[in-house]
Amino acid sequence: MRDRSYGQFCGLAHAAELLGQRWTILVLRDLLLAPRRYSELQEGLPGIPSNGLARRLKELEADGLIVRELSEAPDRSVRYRVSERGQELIPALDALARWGAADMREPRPGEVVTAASLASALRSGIRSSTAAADRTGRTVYQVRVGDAVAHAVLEDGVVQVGVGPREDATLSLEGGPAFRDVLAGDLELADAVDRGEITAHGDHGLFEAFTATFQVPYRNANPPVEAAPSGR
Amino acid sequence: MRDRSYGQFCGLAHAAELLGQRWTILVLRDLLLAPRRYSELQEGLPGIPSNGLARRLKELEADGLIVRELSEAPDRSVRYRVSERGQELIPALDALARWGAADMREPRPGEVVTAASLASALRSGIRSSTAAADRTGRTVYQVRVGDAVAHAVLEDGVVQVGVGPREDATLSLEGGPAFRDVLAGDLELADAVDRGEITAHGDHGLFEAFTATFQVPYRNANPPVEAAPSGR
DNA sequence: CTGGATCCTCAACGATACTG
DNA sequence: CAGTATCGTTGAGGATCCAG
Repeated sequence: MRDRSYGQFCGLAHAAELLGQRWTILVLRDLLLAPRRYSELQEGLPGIPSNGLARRLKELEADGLIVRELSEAPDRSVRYRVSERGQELIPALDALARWGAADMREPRPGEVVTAASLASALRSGIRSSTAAADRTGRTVYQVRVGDAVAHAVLEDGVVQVGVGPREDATLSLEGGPAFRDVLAGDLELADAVDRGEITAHGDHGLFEAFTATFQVPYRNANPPVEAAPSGR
Repeated sequence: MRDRSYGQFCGLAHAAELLGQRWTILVLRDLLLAPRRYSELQEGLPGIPSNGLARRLKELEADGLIVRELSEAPDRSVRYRVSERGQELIPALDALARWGAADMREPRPGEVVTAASLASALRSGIRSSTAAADRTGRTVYQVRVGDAVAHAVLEDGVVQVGVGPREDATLSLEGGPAFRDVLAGDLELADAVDRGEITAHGDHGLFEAFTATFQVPYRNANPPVEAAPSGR
């Protein structure tokens, strides 16, 4: 667009100016889960044009949402990581992810699951209150869908979500789209395992704890705030 | 784009597909505050091309986020309103609005404030807990910035935000960009009134209650959720 | 091999004019 | 009032090429 500004002094308009370009939100999603190199981003965002990624990264850096850093002498590789300002996006992106997940059922033809999409789904579904009430020990979940692996570590009521595997997983789950139904609360994890749609290794006694900690309800996931849709 | 899909089975990607087009979020912002006619939307979104608005409305209707309804026989006018699914966006858009507001200071040249941007700012700043603890009476705030007027009604701890004036305002405020500083907590409402930057009519005893109910903190407005930015 | 830059094409956006 | 029609501009998509 000639001028990406909306000409309004409005927080939402400003957010839309910064995040509204194609691929921007997914680049940030991946970077919010781990610092990434250019080629790692390309790998995690199948279909992104090479120059498109370069453009987005430059814009995001200019807007102060990410930082481009050169590694120390040994490899001299380039890494992108989110700035503090970028970190503050997490609650908003999680709210968007919950909303977007509400009308997903089956993957459409050709749709893939990436490590970042999986981890993002987990993080957006965290129920802090439930996690805080959880037992005081340490629990490590690992979730795998195809090649995509993500994990979550619960310790002292705090949940840390990340991409990639964890060798020390307390409960390791592997499955397909049935995960969506489990996260949505439409399917009991134990039932999914019984039906063979999800394979579990480790402490099967954590099935209920997993479901209690991660939930992306199918509808009305978000705390309601009242507006006046019929006002004037 | 050739195909607006991102090819990922991911709630955030799906949300980005639905909301990522230009003007889409602002159209929804306005419709989430009140049903609107085509010409009212044009008026509230200065600069939107006529055909662009028409395109967005058709897409939003096809995606099930808004409903196009013809009024009864008398006038035969067309009104757009958000669907239930669209309503569920409120928490996510409010979170985005808070994030976006965090690095706004002065309006950039040419930027305007509309009734919807004002009301949206108020709604995104609602502190439900504070509002719930408020007195049991009924309070009506009216806020005006230039031609833009919005209001909020507190009753039984529930806040309803809307566009347009309220004749029954308990406290009526009028001012300029100083409102941003008050909402951000950088400026006491009483001080702003003392300096003449904001004019108040009605019950001046509500100054503290207003600030306690509406806050869009400058930084770290959102409840922190932990991610693993350095994980792997 | 990583980290891009360049080029070309086409669909989305934008401005304006016009119509049922 | 509620849009269409037309047309020019620009950014996105995709392939290829280049430098360290």
